[in-house]
Amino acid sequence: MRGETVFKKTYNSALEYITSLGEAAQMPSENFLARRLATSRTTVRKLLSEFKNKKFIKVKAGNWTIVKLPKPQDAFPESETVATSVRVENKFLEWMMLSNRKEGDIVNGLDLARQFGVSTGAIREYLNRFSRFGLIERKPNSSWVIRGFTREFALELFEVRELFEMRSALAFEKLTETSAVWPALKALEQEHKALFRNISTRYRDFPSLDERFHRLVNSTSKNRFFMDFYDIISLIFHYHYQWSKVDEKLRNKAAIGEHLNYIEALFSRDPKRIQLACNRHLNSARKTLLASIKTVPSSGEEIIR
Amino acid sequence: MRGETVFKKTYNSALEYITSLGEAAQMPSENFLARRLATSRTTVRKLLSEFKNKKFIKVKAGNWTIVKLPKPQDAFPESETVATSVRVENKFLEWMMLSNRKEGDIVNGLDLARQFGVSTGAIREYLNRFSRFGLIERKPNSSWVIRGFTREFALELFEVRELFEMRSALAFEKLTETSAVWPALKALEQEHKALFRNISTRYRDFPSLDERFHRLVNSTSKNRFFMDFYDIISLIFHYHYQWSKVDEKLRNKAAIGEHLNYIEALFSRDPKRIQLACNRHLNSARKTLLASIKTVPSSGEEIIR
DNA sequence: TCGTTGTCTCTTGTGCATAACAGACAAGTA
DNA sequence: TACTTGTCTGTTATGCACAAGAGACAACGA
Repeated sequence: MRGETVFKKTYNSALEYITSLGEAAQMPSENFLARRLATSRTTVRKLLSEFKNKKFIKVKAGNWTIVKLPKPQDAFPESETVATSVRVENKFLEWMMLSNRKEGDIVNGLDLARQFGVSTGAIREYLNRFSRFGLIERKPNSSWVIRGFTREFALELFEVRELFEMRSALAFEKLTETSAVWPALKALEQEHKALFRNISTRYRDFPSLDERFHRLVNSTSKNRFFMDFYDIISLIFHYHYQWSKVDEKLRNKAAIGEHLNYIEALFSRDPKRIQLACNRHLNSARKTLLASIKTVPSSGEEIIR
Repeated sequence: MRGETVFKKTYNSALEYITSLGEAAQMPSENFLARRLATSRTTVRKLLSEFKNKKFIKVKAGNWTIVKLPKPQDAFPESETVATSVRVENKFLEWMMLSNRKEGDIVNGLDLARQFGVSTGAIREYLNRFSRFGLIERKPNSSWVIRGFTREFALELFEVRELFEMRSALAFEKLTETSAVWPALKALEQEHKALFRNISTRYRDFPSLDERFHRLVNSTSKNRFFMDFYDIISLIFHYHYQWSKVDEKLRNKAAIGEHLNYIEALFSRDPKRIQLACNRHLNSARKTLLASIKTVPSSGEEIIR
């Protein structure tokens, strides 16, 4: 059966919500809650009946009313609210990226299932989805083979990234003045500047800003393949950032500078400038990634977190 | 349990094989057969024991010997030898492309399973794999939604195709004289010329030649993402060719001409010429595809095969 | 008329059982 | 030594059962 993760997550959100309403407040309708909590009414009803059991709500003057506010320990523990698929993703990537898998190694689904504490089905489903990232491949009638996060992979990844991003960046030239992209870009520019000022303490906030910036650039192309491809980049970078802590502050500072230069170029709408700024930034991003591949900790070594 | 498709397919191949050996011939070893039939020894042994049952082979002078040749009806019917996954793929694409699915339609997995005569698991697995083609999308906690084979999809597809193929084509300039690509290209050129001479009867052979040519061009980049992407193109074209029969002969003839021009440009290694020829061909390919989208038969109409 | 809740149906997610398949090992044979 | 086959173990594919979740419909009340 399903792990009830949807229910538990929703339940926790609902606890927060009724706390925010405060004691003696009247409960909103099921439909309202369903919309508010972004779930089905079925789940809402289940959670309401639980609230009745726990005596958080009672009928007063014909209406369901909050009579007791929940305590923090009434919530389900965080770990029970993450979907199996997410758990598998995290564990698999960790296994893949940090245990020094080599090209040609075979993925043993059964073994992974045991290791991760999930069913083989979950593993199979995940591997299928994950195969689109090009890090693993299926042997026709049998198992999965690792293609490895190698230097070649990184180079191929960046070749495509450059093609797509350059195309998108150059498209800024043709955007109308009224496009919603400009204010969004302006806002990101401000964020970059703010981050730059406090770089010494906040440098870890850069990855997420980085992703939002590049996604914005790519989104102007309105091409689903560009966006899909950025999922791969995100994934790689997300895990890359977790192990590559050398010079982190310095690298991020430099990258912010490049971004600001890049943003300025985009505002200028001058193709030459855009091309230059985009190129410069992507080149240094590639260099960073390649450098990290050499220093991926092998399975035996300690991993610095 | 599995559908025994591997066994049945191998069995049929083995029937052919022993027929080719002829009566009274001695059977080769299990290992040899396993290699020959590209399967495991387990499967070979299973099939040998079946041969014994059917009295195709008997021990003569201490060796297994062919004593009776199988008849055509001894083979399993073709339909039982195609893997479930292939059946699903074909049926699903037919359903998707020819029944006029609209953007936003919801895919009902259970219904498809019943329609196709397979388990829901097979459907789920296929949808997962198929999602990488960008024609369907998963709603977070629930079903699959169709994004549709629309004009936009075709345009986005071609934008990427052009980026990739142009990059690959221009890489020909830098290939060494000794690269294995040149003879392969030469051979394809000959095939094109031969097809051109007999275009009136053989025009249906073009699609497969087309695919081999473009895959060769893309392969020079040695970029897995380029190759993966060509899978999408192949799929679309494969099904596209099945319904778009208008002017087929004429279109293919024109395309061969463009290919020959393109090949010549590649041999010349002149970037300008390559760019021109590549562009010209891709433009007309796009035009063809776009034209066909307008004329996709809607679900009610008869489909011409 | 609009929004509410009770009830019901249908679909999807997950784990499990089991058959199909792959391949290792060892003993036997030429 | 090089090859065979018998035997065995381990992994993957597939169908199935069943609970979780989504959402339709209708009766009801303001």
